[in-house]
Amino acid sequence: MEQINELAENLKLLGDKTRLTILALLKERPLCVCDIVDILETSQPNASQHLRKLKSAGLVSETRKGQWIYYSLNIEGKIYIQAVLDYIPSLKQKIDPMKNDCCE
Amino acid sequence: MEQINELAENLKLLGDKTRLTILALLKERPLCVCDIVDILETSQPNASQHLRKLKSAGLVSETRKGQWIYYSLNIEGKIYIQAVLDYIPSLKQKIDPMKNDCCE
DNA sequence: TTTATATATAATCAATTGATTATATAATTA
DNA sequence: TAATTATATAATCAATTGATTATATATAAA
Repeated sequence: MEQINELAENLKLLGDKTRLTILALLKERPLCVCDIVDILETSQPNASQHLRKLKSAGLVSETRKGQWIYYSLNIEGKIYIQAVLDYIPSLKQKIDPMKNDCCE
Repeated sequence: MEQINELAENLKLLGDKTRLTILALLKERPLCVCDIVDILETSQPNASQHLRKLKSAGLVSETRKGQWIYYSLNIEGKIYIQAVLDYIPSLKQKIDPMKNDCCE
């Protein structure tokens, strides 16, 4: 039943509005923390803490680019997460307007 | 974003070991509460409360048969839940040994 | 109609969680 | 090097949650 425990842990992570939205955003493209903060209209520590949980579970990975840290989706082999994200309407329109507003 | 909220609520329900196991069991066949209690080796109120949450979310439905109440899976149209349950190895061997042990 | 069985509900409580506030670190720019 | 920007971490706190204990309801059997 170890399989179920691990699955439940991952699903618990998805079962939060903020984190689920972050994953849906990252489905479109990698984003830095300040992008996410702006889009979600939340505080920077709040975004960071949710990202940390997602990272601990291995669902996202990060790359630093100068002073920005970009997070991207890392869900290979987790078909059910893909199925969940496919269920969410694209948030592309939330991202595009910000292009170059924030970083770089 | 109402879509995401509802999805997160459902995923939060799946993000619990006990409830996820109940769903995986019901994937095999409908079960009464006493079946679930025996298989999970938990208390009757605990099973009942989890079943109530699943029922409130519309993920399971119930039918009374005499003094037993059978719960069954009700996830039509929720592809992501099917994907999650497909990810779990079958629990059939947990169910079969109990056949006719408990009810009726 | 009393007793037993199956299930639900309510109350309680400890543990977990999400958000906020404050502070620290790291990279960049002036 | 000082100031600024991006991000992380730590501490705090209210709210939520899962489990337990106790009790209620409903069906069936004696």
